[in-house]
Amino acid sequence: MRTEQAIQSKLKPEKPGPFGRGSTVSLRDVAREAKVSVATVSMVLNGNPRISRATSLRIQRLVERMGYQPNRLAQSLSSRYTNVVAVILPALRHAFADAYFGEVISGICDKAGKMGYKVMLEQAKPDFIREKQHIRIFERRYVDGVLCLGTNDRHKWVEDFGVSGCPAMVIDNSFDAFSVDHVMCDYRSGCEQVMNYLLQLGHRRIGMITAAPDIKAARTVVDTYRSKLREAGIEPNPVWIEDGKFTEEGGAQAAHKILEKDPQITAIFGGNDKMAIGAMYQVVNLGLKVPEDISVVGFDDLRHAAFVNPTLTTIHLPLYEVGMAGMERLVERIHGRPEPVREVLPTHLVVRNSTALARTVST
Amino acid sequence: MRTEQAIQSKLKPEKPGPFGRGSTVSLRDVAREAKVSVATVSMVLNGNPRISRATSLRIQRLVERMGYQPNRLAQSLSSRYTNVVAVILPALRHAFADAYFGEVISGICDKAGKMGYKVMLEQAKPDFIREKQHIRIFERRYVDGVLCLGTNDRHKWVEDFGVSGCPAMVIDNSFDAFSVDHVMCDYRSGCEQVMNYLLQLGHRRIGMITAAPDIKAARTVVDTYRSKLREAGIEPNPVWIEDGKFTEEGGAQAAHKILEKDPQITAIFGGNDKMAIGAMYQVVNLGLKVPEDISVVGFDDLRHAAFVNPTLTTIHLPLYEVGMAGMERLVERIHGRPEPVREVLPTHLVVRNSTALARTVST
DNA sequence: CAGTTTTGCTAAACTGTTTTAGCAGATCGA
DNA sequence: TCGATCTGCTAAAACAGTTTAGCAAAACTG
Repeated sequence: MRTEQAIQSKLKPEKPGPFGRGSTVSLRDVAREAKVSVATVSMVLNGNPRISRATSLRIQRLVERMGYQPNRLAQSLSSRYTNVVAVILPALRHAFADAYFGEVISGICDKAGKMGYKVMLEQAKPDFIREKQHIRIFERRYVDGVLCLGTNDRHKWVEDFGVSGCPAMVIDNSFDAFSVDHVMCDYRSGCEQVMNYLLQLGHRRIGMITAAPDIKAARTVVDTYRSKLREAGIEPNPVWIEDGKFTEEGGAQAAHKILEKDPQITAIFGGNDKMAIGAMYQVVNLGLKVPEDISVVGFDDLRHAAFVNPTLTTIHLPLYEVGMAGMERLVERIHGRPEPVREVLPTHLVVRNSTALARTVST
Repeated sequence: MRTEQAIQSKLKPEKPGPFGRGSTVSLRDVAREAKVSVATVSMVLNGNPRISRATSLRIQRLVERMGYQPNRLAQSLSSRYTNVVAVILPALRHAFADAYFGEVISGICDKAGKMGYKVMLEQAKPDFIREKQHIRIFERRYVDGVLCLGTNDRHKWVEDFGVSGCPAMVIDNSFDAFSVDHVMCDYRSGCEQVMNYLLQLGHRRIGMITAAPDIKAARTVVDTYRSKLREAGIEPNPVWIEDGKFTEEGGAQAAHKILEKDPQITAIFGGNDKMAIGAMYQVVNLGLKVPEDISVVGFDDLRHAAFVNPTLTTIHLPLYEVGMAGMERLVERIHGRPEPVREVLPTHLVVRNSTALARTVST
C-alpha cells in the first residue's frame, strides 16, 4: 500500500523540528541515496579498507550533505559498548556541592570527553544498593564501567563489581578486605610532609582531627601521624586525636575538645581542609590566635583554602589528575587490560599563613 | 547445524562473570522457557491488560527467577525515549567544584532518580558548541532533554534547542533576546530584602559588587539595588559599583576599589557569597572591622557562608529546589507539555554576624 | 444456532546499527 | 588455460526490545 511519495530524496531533513518524530537521517537513507547497501555505508564510516577509495569518498560526501549522525543506541546495541561510564558518589546530602568531589569529577569529565566517553552521575543511596542498581546499570547496558568516589570500608558493594566482572575503579581510596582497582593520592607522603614541617617549626604537642576510621586513606594519615611523632621521640597522646566528621562543624568541635584536654597543644593538623577551617574558626572563638598561638594545617588544598583568614597551610592533593588517571585506567580495563590497577599520585605541602614557629610552652 | 545443547534451560545465568560475553538473559530466553512468544512477555512486563492474569503471573515469576533485566538500549531504540537528560555546565575550570552548581545538580539528580531518569554531565566548551554537540546529543539519541546551568547572554547556543525542537530548560537565569523555558530564583525579591534590611540598619552609602553584566539575573540585582536606593531618596553613586567576576579574588579587589573611591561606604553587598567573602577578607586586610566598620552581605547562602569569620549575612537561594523543579518541568516538556515554563522560586534573607547598624559617618 | 464480539495470544514488522558469509569478476601463478 | 587469490561489494543475521495486525477459540447476542 505504500505510495511513491516515499521515493522523494531525503537530502534535507524535512523540517528543523519538532524533533524525534522521524525527522533524522538513517544509514538506510544514505544507502538508498548512494545506491549501495547499508553494509557499505557502515564500512565507509568505520574506515574498513575493503571499500574502494572512490566509493568511500562519494559516500563520505553524501553523509556530510545529508547530515547523517549515527544513532548511538543502535551502535551500542550492536557493538555491546555504550561508551558511557558512571561516577558513583556517596549518599551524602551535599555530595555534589563538595569541592573535593567536584575537582575529581572535573578531571574525569575532561578525560572522558577526550576519549569519546560520556559520564553519568549516580548516588549510592541505600535503595540504590539494595536494589542492586549498581550492578543493574551494567546488566541493563547503561554503562561500560564505574568510578567509585568517597568510598569507605562499609561500602561492601564495591566488591560486587569484581565478583560480577564489571569494570570498576575506586578513586582516592583502597580496601584491605578485598582487591580492587584504584587510583589515589599519596596520603602517607602527604602526612609525612606535614609532620616534618610542624616538627621543624618546633611543634611537639600536635593535635590531629581525623574522620571516618573506616576509610583506609584516613587511617593511613593517622598511622603516619603517630609514627612520625614516635620517630621524633614523642609518644602520641590519645587525647590529641579527635573525630571531626569531615565537616567544618565537626572540625570546630574536635578542636574544642583537643584544646580542652590539653591546652598546651601548639598545632592542629586537620585531616581535610574543611575540618581545619572549622578548627581555625574554633581556635579564634576561644580567644586564641592563628598562627601565633596555634598553627593549623589542612589536607586537600581546596581552592577555598587560600581565601580563609588566615590563609591555610595544607597538603595539595592532585584530585583533578586522579580523576583523569582513573578514567584512563578504567577505559583500559573495559578494553580488556588484565593487570590490576594500583596507582598512587604524589602530593605536596603548600605553606601559607596558618602556620608559624611553635610558641614557647610552659612545661 | 545447531546442536541440541542450546535447549538446556537458562534458569541461572551460567556464570557470575566475566560480564558482557553473552551471559545475560534476554526476552527471547524468557519466552522460550515459558513457551510463549516474545510479544507476550513484553506485554506482561508492560502491564498490557490483554494478557490473562494466569499467564501474566506465571511469566512474572519466571522473569523473577531467571533474573531478567530489560536491555535499555533495545528499549530506547524501539521506544525513541532514552530516559536520560544532560546537565550542561559552563566551560569554567572549576565548574564541578563549585558549591552553587553542586547544589542545583544535587536537586536535579534526586528528582531524576525518582522519575526514572539518568543524568549525564556535559561541559559547554568552545569545541563542544562549535561541533554542535549540544544538538548532536539529541540527534544521536544520547538524551531526551537538557538542563542548562550557568548561562549568560553570550551563550547563543541556548537558542538552538528551541529552534531544533529539543527539550531544554534554563536553570536560574532567563534571556531577553529569545524565549526559553526556565526555572529560577527570585533575584528581584532577594535584592529587595537585602536593601530593605541594610537601609533599616541605617546604611546609606552601600557598595555593590556585581559580576557578569551579561547575565540577566545579575542585571536584575543591580537594577533592583539602584531602584531601592532611589526609593530611599539616595542617588546611587557609580563608584559604588564594581565588578567582582564571581570569585573571591575579584570580590576582594572590587571591595578595595570601592573603599578607595568612597571611604565613607558603610556596607558592601556582594552579588554572590564568594565575592562577599572576598570582600570581607579585603576589608579586614585594610584594617577595618566587619561588621563594626563595614557590613557585608552575600547572595546564595552556600553552606560555607555559615563558617567564615564573621558568619555571613546572605540571601538564601533555593538552588536544590530549583534543580528539582527544573528536572520535573523538563520531563513534562519531553512528554509534550505545550505551555512555556517560566517558574520563579522564593528567596529569603538569612541574618548572621557580618551585618550591624551603620557606623556614624562624618558628613 | 448463526453471527458478532471479546479474549488471549502469535507472527511479523520495526527501531538502526555492525558483522559475517559469500558472490561475482578481475588478477595472478604455474 | 585452469584453478587460486584478491577485490569490492551485498544479503542476511544479530543485537533486544515494542508494536500492530490478525488468528483462532470462547463468549456473547438476537
